[in-house]
Amino acid sequence: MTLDFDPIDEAAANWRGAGWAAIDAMTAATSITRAHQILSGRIDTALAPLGLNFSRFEVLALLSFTKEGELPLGKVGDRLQVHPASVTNTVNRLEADGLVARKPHPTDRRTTLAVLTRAGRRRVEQAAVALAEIEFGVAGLTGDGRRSVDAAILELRVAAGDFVVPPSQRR
Amino acid sequence: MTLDFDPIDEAAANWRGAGWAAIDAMTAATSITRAHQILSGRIDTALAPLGLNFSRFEVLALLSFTKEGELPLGKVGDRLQVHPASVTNTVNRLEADGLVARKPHPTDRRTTLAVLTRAGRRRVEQAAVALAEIEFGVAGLTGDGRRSVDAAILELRVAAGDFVVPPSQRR
DNA sequence: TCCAAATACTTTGACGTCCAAGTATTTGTT
DNA sequence: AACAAATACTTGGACGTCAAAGTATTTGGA
Repeated sequence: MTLDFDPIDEAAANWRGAGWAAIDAMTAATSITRAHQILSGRIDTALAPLGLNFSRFEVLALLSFTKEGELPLGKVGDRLQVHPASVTNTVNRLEADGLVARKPHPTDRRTTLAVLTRAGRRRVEQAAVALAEIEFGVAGLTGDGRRSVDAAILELRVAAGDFVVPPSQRR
Repeated sequence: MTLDFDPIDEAAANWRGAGWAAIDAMTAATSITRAHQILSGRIDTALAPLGLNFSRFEVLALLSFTKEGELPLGKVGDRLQVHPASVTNTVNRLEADGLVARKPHPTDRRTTLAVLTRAGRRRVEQAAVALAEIEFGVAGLTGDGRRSVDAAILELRVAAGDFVVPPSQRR
């Protein structure tokens, strides 16, 4: 099922033939989509033996970086840029596996904290090793390729309003 | 909810602090993941009024490029690199909307052809215009950025075995 | 002080993806 | 010719994502 031509090149040629516009944008979008597909497949495969997927791992990692190993669910969503419902779902599973616990916020009763458990901390360390081993699925991208992807996508993220670059830090 | 710092930079700093490895790979993977999230959101929003999403659009576009406007479902999956079950699902929906029809293969009774209907052809043209208008969600990426993303991801796709570059065409 | 609006999370529902298993048909080998 | 293996698609199940609606609590202004 491996093709003997580049399907994206092929698509571009077809689009050109059909007289459709924005071909360079199309190829960029398709490339990114396919890259994501490749990465998430590799990453999920690497994490499966640990009972994790990338979302779950990201939550554990985020918690592990905090002083107390805990964070309100809302903050988790903001940082990871995922929908609140997804956070609820992810935390439910982590909780079911005993990697995280829910705890009421000490002063705001609307808020729930996700707390990393002992097992969660152990698991996230293992996962970090497993992911480093497969280079987060980007094996095949050279150092230059990684840097140029980062730089290009930074433009995209800023344009999408992911974050505001403080005037003092513009580069 | 817009952050005033780059969450990916922040993550990299945290990883460094934790002594975790493969940080450049992590940032590349995270960038690509986030880029995909931005694109697919924008693209699906643009296509929603037409009753399409990106997968459905891709199937229609692929069919529209063939001479007869038809292709076996298996070929569709190969070209778009998606699971056979996803093709079945996508074609089901397109069929329910009258944009595609299923037709038996003339000689191989295992095979089913997806055929573009008149309405499907019209719809895919509209969708192509709608997508060109939003530049496939990559507005924010400069021409250079698009080219460098394409080039970098090409390495990744080749390394992943998406296709084999025939010896005659290596560059 | 009171109450509408904002905030935080959960629930439900519509889709999308993949895997694994099941059915039908064709191929390739004895 | 016979039949195991391969191929093509569909089905069912596990998960993931998001949007919209619902519940609880806090905030901020009149």
